[in-house]
Amino acid sequence: MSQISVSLPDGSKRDLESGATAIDLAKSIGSGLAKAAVGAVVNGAESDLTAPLPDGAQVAIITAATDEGRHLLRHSTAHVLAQAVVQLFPGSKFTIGPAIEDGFYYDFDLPGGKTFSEEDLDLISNKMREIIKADQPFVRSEVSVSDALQLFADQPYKCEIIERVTSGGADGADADEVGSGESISVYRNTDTFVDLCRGPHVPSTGRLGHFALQKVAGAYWRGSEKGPMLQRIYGTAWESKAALEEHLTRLAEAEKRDHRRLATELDLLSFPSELGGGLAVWHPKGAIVRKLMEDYSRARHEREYQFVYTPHLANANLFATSGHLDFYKDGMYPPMEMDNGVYYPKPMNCPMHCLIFRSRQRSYRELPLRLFELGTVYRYERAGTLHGLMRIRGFTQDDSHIYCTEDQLQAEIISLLDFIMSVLRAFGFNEFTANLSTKDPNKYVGSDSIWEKATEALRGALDTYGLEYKIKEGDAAFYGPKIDIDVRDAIGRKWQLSTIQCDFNLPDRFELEYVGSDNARHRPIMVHRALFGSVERFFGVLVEHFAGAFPAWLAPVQVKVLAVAQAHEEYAASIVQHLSALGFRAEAVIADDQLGKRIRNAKVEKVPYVLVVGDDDLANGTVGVNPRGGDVQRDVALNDFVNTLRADVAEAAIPGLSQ
RNA sequence: GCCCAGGUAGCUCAGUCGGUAGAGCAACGCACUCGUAAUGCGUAGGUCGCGGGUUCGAUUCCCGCCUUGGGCUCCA
Repeated sequence: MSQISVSLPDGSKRDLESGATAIDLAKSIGSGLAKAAVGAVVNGAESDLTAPLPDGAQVAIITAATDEGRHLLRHSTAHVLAQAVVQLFPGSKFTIGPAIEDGFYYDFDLPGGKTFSEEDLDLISNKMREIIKADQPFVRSEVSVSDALQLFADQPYKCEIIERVTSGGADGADADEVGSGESISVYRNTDTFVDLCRGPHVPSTGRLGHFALQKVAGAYWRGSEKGPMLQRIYGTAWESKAALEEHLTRLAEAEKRDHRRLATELDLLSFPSELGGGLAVWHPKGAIVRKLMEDYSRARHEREYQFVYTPHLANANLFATSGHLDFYKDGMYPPMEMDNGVYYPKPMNCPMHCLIFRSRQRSYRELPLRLFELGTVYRYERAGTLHGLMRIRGFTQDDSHIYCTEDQLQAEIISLLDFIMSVLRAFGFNEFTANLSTKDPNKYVGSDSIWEKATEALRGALDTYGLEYKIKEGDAAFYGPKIDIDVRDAIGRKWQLSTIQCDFNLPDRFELEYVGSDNARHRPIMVHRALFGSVERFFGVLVEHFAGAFPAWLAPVQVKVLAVAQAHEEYAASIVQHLSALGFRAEAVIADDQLGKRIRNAKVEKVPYVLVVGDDDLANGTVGVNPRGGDVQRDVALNDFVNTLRADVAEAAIPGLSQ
């Protein structure tokens, strides 16, 4: 029997019998590896374990507990889901079912317009477990286009995919299904179930099993509102029971941190339906946190920026000039007819800042001119898109528009990045990544050269600053390239917060000019930038990041003072008074609940410091300190506690806001 | 806007196969005066989201609307 030789990622070589597969290779290396294997990378391309290896191939085994491995498990589990649905609901048309981050989905068109209910998920899960137990093989075959069309004759969506792929119109999702080659690859599980797929897949369904179906949702075919509405089932799948459970625990943890839930529990704010969708009222506890955030923001802008204020309404002419009525009308609230014209609530602050810029002649000596405003804007978000504070219809941007010369741009961006990171760090974020969005060649204003120059300035700034970034080709708005900054929160989720956007459009539309040192008029570049983005959304992110336990400098109540018995209440009140006089937010608890209950209540409110005072404290001028997340200390001198508190609060290092 | 699931006391939820409702927590009152995460007893609290229909009778069934949540789409 002839031999083949393959090389492994570590550079070593192995000899195998001709016709050997990746699973044979894995077995020859070790039974543990064979057991963990779910796929292989052969000569750089993902491949089935059961595919014969070519002689001289570079082979890496994909194991289950890796990103690639999980992706493969999830994709295979999606096929099992499709088979289960087709079995349970005969006549179902199945469409696409990719792996996604942390899971997978599959979209179906059910006979007679049937929709899935939550109960159906159990039914489907059980059927999936049967399929997995049956250990059906995933058998790959490649067929001609005409054979494929015949094979899927009763599956119009599959036929549409095949036709698009073969006519060269495939996009990413289609390519996932069948690849983009000449022939069509399919995977067969049983005589009756075969699915279009590029693969690879696990060798058999028995390799799967640690999955959970999560929710039913509607989704448009091909993501188009004009297409039919399909029924989507979301699920997750993992390499082991433990990993699945860990994931589900993580989801539960995220749910516990949900800012809408915590906003109610901690009495921060509410969304009364009488107000209207996407609008919030801030209760005192939420408002104080917001005020502290805004105070901090203002303090940080004190030096380099000039504060401005602009109204909430503007005449339609302004938005005609800015172009918002052309490009952004769907996002704007309906107009109001008034005596001398038509007015709109502003969806953005930039047009008004441009009016300030051009209110008089500007000299190059004034640039960069940085106008700053906590500006409240109103946007008509579609009803289905509203989401707590994360997506609302009225919100406040920590908005600045910077007018500068082309030559100033890069230095400006570098210092902006530094400023942004510094502010975000003060709010407890330490992990940052950026996206650089570049020109969409089909939709842009301004010259190619200015785009190139600005994009290079942004890229250079990111490189100089040393921030990790990805380039999103073609993702910029039509008016200029941008940098978006993502942070990672305490449970590893990414949030897009800050943004820096160049604008070559508004300066033109408003005919902004400055007089240069050459005594000629020049057009400035405009940069939109926001650090929080939206104060409301940033607040929501903070609530989730801290799980409602705000750091001492932001906590609505920093100290609660509890008297052991009524006899100590006067002393408790005097401590509150003392702390308040020093500028801290302290409260005495006047309920006549038992001490343990009052402590519990304070803990549930996530107050950073609970002080308990009794006979000993009254006698000695001390307090018992029960810090959030720390151990109880008795007999602490009041001054010592004040110093601890002061140090804790000062950790945010607020310039200009020191106590 | 589209698909799905909800809307019952301040909050979290149970319930009624059609005969107008219940728990825990919270609130209030009384007693307990307590040294570090839930003392006991009691009181009050609801047009069961809104409007229509079917019915002797609707919170329950049907229709419409509003609203919330999960998705899709959207976010120049």
